[in-house]
Amino acid sequence: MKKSKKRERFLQAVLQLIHEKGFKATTMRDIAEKLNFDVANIYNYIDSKQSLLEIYLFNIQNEFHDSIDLIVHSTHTPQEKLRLFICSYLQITAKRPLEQALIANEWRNLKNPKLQEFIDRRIDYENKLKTIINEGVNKGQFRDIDVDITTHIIMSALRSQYIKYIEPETSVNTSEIEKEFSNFILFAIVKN
Amino acid sequence: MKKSKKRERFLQAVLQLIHEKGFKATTMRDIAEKLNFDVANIYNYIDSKQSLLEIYLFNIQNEFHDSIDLIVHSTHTPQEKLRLFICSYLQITAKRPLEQALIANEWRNLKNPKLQEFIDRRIDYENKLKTIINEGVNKGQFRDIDVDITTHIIMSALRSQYIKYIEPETSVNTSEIEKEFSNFILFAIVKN
DNA sequence: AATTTACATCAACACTTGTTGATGTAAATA
DNA sequence: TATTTACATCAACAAGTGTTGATGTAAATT
Repeated sequence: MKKSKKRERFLQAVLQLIHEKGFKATTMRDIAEKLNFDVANIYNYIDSKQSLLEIYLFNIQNEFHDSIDLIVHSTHTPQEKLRLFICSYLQITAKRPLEQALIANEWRNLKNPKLQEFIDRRIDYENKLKTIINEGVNKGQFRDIDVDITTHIIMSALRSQYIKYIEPETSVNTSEIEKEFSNFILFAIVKN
Repeated sequence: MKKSKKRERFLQAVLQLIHEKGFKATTMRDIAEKLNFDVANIYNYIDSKQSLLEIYLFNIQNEFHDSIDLIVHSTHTPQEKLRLFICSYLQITAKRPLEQALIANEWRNLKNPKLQEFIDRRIDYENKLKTIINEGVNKGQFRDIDVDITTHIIMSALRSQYIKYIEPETSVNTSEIEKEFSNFILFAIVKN
C-alpha cells in the first residue's frame, strides 16, 4: 500500500493503541475513535485488521535480521560479536520499543501462513545467535555451555527489555542498560 | 466453587485449550465442544470466562510466592539462596508448565481490579528476589551489579522456560536445565 | 423413599465483531 | 480545466460473542 505521511501517523497511533489494549482487544471501532474518523475509513489505510499485525511484525523482524547479519559476517572475535549483538539489539529496541513489544507479546495472533513464516524466521534468527555462541565455545573462548539453553536465556531476556524503554518512570540511561546487560551475559559465558 | 474430580478434569482440559488458542481466542463454544457438552453447562463449573483466567493465575502465583518465601527466610548464603530460588522456580514450572505459560503470556487479559492485584503481587514477588540479590551485593559476595536490571533479566529468562517443559521434541533433562540455568546466572553474578 | 445436589440440554438474548458497497469531497495530477 | 487519487461518511450485513432462564435427569444425601 501507499506510504504517505498520513498513513505513517495512522500506523503509529494504532501501534500505541494495540500496545495499550492488546491486539485482539483493540477493535476497529477503537481505532476509528482514536483517530476521529469513521470505521470504514480505516480500510483506506490498510487491507484488514490482520494485515496490521503483519506490517508491524515483519517490518521490525527484518530490521533485527539485517542487524545480526552484519555482525555474524564480521571478523570480530566471538566475544566481541556477542557484545555487539546485544548492544545492537537493545538499540533497535530503544528506537522502536512498541514494535518490539509486539514481537514479544502479540506474534501469537498472527494466522497461518504468516504465523509459520514468522516462526521460521525467528528460528532462523536464533540460529544466527547460536552460530556466534558455538564459535566461541569451539574456539575455547566461552565456557562449555549448553548452546540451546544459553541462546534461549539471552533471547528471552532481551525480548522483554522493551519495558525499560516504554515506562517513563524508570529513567534508566540507555547505554547504562546496554553495559549492564552485556556485562551480565559475558560474565556468564566467557571463560575466566 | 466446588472441587469435584469432574471439575478438576474440566479445568485441565480448558487449560490445554487456552494454551493452544490463547485466552481471548478460546470461546465458550470451543470449550463446550472440547468437553462434549452444551455451552450453558460451562456455567455449572465456573462463574464466567474471566474467572477462569483468575483461577489459574492466582493459583500458581500463590505457589510461586510460597516457594520463594521459604527461601528468603532461610539461613543460606545469598549464593545458595539464588540457586535454590532458580531451581525451585524451574521445578514448579516443570510441574505446571501450562499455568506458567499463562503467567508469561495471558495475565494481560485480566481485568481490573484483578489485573492490578496480579501486578501488585508480581512486583511483591520480584522485590523478594531483589532482597536476595541485594544481600549478596552488600555482603560483597556478588559483583557490583544493577539490582533492577539483573532481577529483570533473571525473571524474564525464567518465565519463558516453560516452553522447554511443554514441547515434547526437546527431550532435555529437567535437572540438566536447572544446572545449566543456575550456573549461567551464578557465573554472571557471583564474584570471581 | 424423599430431597437435595451436580451435571446436562435447549432456546434465545443483547451486544460486539470485522468488513463491504455506495457515495461524497478535497487535493493532487494530468 | 478535467480527471484521477486520497481521504472521509453512512448504513448495513453476517457471523460470532458471553451469558441467562427454564427445564430435565442421574447421583448423592437425608
